[in-house]
Amino acid sequence: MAVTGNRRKFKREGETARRDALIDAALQLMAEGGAQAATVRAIADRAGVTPGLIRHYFQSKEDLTRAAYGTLMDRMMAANLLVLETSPVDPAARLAAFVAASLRPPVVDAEALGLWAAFIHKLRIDPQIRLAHEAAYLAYRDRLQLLISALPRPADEATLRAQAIACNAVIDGLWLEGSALPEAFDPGEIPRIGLTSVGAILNLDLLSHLPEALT
Amino acid sequence: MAVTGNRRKFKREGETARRDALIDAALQLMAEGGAQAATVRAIADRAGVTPGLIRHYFQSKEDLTRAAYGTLMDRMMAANLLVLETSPVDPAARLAAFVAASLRPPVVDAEALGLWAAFIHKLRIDPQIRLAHEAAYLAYRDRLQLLISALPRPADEATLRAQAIACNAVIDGLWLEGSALPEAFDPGEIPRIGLTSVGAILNLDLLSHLPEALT
DNA sequence: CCTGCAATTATGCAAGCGTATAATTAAGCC
DNA sequence: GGCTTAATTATACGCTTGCATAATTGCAGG
Repeated sequence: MAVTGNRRKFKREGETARRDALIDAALQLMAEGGAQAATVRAIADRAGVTPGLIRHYFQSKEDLTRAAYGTLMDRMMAANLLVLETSPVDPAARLAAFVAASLRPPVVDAEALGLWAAFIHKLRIDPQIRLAHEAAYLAYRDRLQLLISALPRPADEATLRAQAIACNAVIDGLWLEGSALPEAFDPGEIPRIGLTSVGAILNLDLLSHLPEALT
Repeated sequence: MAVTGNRRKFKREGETARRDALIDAALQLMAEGGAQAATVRAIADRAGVTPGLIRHYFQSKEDLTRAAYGTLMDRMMAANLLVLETSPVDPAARLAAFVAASLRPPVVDAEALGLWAAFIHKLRIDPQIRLAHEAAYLAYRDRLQLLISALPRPADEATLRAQAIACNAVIDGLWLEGSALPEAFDPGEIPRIGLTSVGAILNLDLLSHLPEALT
């Protein structure tokens, strides 16, 4: 009889559960410490399994990374849709709610920024990741453009495109700065400036359409 | 007599020359492949020396990284100053030139974005790097605010601050998107939208103040 | 209950990492 | 022109990395 008991106990989970857990762990680690922090051992540890299991569910670490990026994009898109579902019908108020939601936690968040940065240079290298990123960016911008075009006023296609790009840029820039240097801004300042700026670009008042007060 | 000749020939350079070469190499590699690509061996290789020399000029790799970040910030600030030196005296034209310069290569550039992303998560960890980043960001924004306050019109301090943050955000956002997805925009579109948006936020026409045409 | 199989763990390996230290050599000085 | 010394190279060590493979074990179907 061989000496036993040293081997660690485990429970068998479904494939999807394990894949999700591993992807979650990878995203968390990348958010906290960049791509270099997401080693196979660290990922397995956080997911509560041993490193070997990663290769059982993913062909390689790169494969897991790609899957993680896809999941991340899906979640962000779903979050955006959710905001629109629970927002008012008045076009200006809808737009205001959408912008404000993009400029508050959990969207504006140091770890979210870290996660985004961790993937940046993979965009240039991995065509698969690049395509996913491009699609997600354009989807967000198109949604913004749709909200803008719903405003009660005339607008040609070219102007609409330029305005959507501009509004998207303000939001992205504020997201970036608010996430990187939270203490450099007063509370509520980021969404307030965001609404003011988008309003200025579109030539309308958005602040008054927001249900909540922004001190 | 020992067997000789295998040892590689070298020239003695001054300390500053070698330090600069090593910092340059580190920045290049980080820009291309992220922080993980900037290994001591890769850095030494690109700088044309052997890895041991790094530890002769820097206490550790982290020390080199910090020095590299400092150099990067210095260069960016110098570049901004240079733009202002060679720009017109009319306040609106000066602002337009400043904005346009920030939205064109070599500022808008995939590698510049990669470099920036590579440092992002170090901001959260290394207080020294964080301070340098904060200082550089505020310096840029203050310069922008100074340009805005020079415009011929009344403005209180609070409005000025909000407008500077907003304009900075548009610029950052466009820089980000233009660098990450260059082919998603028409040539000249990024600076043009930047000038239009900053103009909208400040309620003035900047496009007409630009010497060059933006198709 | 037990048997078979897939899920999971354990172990090991080659390569690459940052760092320490010793051996060499270019170049200024008298 | 040899001497000195700092700049540079060479080598080695311990650790971590991703990956491969073998050994176990939880669990469902008869």
